[in-house]
Amino acid sequence: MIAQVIVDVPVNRTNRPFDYRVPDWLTPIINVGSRVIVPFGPRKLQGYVVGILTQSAEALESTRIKDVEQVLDDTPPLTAELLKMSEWMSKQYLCPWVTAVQAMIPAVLKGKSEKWLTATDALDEETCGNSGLLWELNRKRHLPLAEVEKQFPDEYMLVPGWIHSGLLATEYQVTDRITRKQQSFVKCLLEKEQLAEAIVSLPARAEQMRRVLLLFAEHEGQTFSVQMMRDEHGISRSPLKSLEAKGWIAIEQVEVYRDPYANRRFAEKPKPQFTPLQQEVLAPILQSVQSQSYASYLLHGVTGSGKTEVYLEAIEQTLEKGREAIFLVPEISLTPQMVERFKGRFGADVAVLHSALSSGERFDEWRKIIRKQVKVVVGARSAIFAPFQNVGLIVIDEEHESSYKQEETPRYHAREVAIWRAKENDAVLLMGSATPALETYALATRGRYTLLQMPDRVGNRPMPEVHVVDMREELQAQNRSMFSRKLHEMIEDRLRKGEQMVIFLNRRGFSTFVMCRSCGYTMRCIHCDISLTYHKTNHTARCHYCGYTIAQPAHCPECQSEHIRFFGTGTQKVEAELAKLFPGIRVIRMDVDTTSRKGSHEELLNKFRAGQGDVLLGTQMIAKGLDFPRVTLAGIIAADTSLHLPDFRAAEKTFQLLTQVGGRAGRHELEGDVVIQTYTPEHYSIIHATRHDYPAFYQDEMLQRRRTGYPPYFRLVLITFSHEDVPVVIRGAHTMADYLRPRMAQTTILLGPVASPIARVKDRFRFQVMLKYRDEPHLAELLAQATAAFEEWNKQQKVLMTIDVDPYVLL
DNA sequence: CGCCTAAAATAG
DNA sequence: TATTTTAGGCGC
Repeated sequence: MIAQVIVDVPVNRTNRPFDYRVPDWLTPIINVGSRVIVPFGPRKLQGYVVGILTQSAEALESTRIKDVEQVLDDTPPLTAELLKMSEWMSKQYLCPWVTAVQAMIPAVLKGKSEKWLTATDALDEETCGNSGLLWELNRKRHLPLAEVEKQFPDEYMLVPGWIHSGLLATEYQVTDRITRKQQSFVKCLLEKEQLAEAIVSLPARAEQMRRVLLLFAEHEGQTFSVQMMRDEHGISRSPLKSLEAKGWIAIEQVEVYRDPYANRRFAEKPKPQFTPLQQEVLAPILQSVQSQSYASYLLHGVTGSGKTEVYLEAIEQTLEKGREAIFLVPEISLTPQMVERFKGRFGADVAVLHSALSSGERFDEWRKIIRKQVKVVVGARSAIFAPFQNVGLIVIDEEHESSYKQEETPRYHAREVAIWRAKENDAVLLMGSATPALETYALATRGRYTLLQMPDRVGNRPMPEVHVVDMREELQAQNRSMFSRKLHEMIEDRLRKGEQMVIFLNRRGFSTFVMCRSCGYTMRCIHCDISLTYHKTNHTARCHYCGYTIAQPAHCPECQSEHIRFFGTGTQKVEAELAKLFPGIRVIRMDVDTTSRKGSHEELLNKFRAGQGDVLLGTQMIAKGLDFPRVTLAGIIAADTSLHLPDFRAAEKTFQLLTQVGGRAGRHELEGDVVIQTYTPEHYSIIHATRHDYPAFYQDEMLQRRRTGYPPYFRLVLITFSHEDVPVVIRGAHTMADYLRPRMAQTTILLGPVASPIARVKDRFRFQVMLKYRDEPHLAELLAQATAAFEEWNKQQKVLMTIDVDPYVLL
């Protein structure tokens, strides 16, 4: 038997299966998808079985073939589907196959190959001499080399000599970080009558022992954890020991899952009556769930329209069909409230995966899935890889969120993977958003996804009234404060009424752009239609995409004002200003400084919910998913900061943020107001956000995208090169560009090579090439060939190249 | 000629 | 990626 194994060496040269002989004793447990240890060159490495050959094995065995050394798990961590998906990802995203595999399984399963020192038979007490290291090795027989270097730095240099003289040898060991939590459980060994007799026979003063036995008498056949006996019944360890000694009970170690929600009870929430709108959108979704064939939906519903209830119903019906469901949420909105909602509805059938879990907890949640002990997974991006065998539904909430794009290799987008997975399983894909990504909405209007609309809020609550304040007028009226008169007035009003507020600082724009404070003019690139970024060092304004640069003007080109300069502001500054203007105001500030500690995020929100603050002040993180009944005002200090980012999605992101923030106010009985402060009130993203008009925004933004040649009209590939020498990295970028140019379609545009916006990172200079294409059916193959050609050239250099398909961050 | 460092080759 | 092999540079 021959196993084809991909090994944990994530480079292109080794990105293919290697053949290994499977020794007879491993043939019963090895499988496609198994995690194995194999010798590779002089080392031992972890690898994954991607194929097994039983016939024509002899031919292959003639070559120099090595044996599989070990199979690491009883059941393979990779299902056939995941393996197939990883192969697709490696082609689609041009990453090593093994990298795609490792993205799918918990980090603790990634084994590390280590070099160890072992004592040979020649080493005994006599040969140890006065060496501390040799004595230690004589006792333990082997030690990790890294440990030796740390503990015996003086003797480390002597090691090669001892190896040469045959006292010591080196070997490799692959170790993973799997740990399993054990808990002690108590079981009664007595029959009913025996138990009664035993209770009577106990001496009067054996009070605790009696209580234990009575507990077993009361709950016949049940087992109790030692911890629970102690916490709830006040029974200490020693009476249990005594009972065990009598042979009446047994204390056993049982493996348990690490569950951060173990001690929480989740209230079962009754299913609500669906609104007519909800029923309307549910009908086709549920029909697809029933038919068990591929279907994809975009649920476009305003904030507060009750999308979550639609998701929950679709999931419930999927489970009733005997299939499994994956529910993806952006990391930020995977709050305890959300978890509560799912646990309340689906109880123990839910596994939760998010970044706040420890690696052990994450592993345990994952094991619940692969052991088929749960039917629903709620999680962030990587939950799309849940090892289910019969996925019937994939829901992507807040579909437009950029956190679905992974920014390291493999640079996948969870939405793309979800589409693949839904097709593969004849499953239903349901994406929901109040502000869909342009790419998604465009495909929905062209029929690739079925578009479902929920334009009204539940209970016909009105959308909040949006007030746009032109900050240029404030300046003219001698108001130099960061709060407009309107916002100032409304804050005072809410303070008087004892209602709560959310004040939002659009900190994305902290990277500085150049703007005229008098007329709102911002400097933009003449080629790319994006804002220029201010460069302090040489006082220039510069385009991040194409490299266009001009000197920072002293006067505004539009209105000649001198008030043209770079722009930015911080949460602490806002907090100080609030305290100054409204003495006694209670501000809960949420930013990197106040939320870095684990659990502090939640703590602050609870504080706000409990009414211990008048204002919740923060950046994006407060704009999503939060639902506070007493919030009646949402204020945005400077809407422009995200509008003028050097990013073709700047307008889209601004529209999304304004809509999300607006959605925070007036979700319940109290009606809400939204105040948007801006220097460019005439910008379409602000006008349409004010009117809650997504379709109008979509129309305007699509015109821009068509004009500038960005998605959805063109798709992008960003190729980034880095090297410590500028001339070398430039040559590398040109080598790649020169290979690609003659082989691309006529309609494909290759931009660059130009210096990357962040031109130097960790003392390496960065250049980039951007491909804009409309129709390149074989692009992945072309890029793979180009990569091979590049690597041929790169043999003498050490230029690093990364390829980002459909990039989000263009830095 | 031997020793050291750096680049190149290789991994089943 | 980590390791071994090979090549070449340099002092004596």
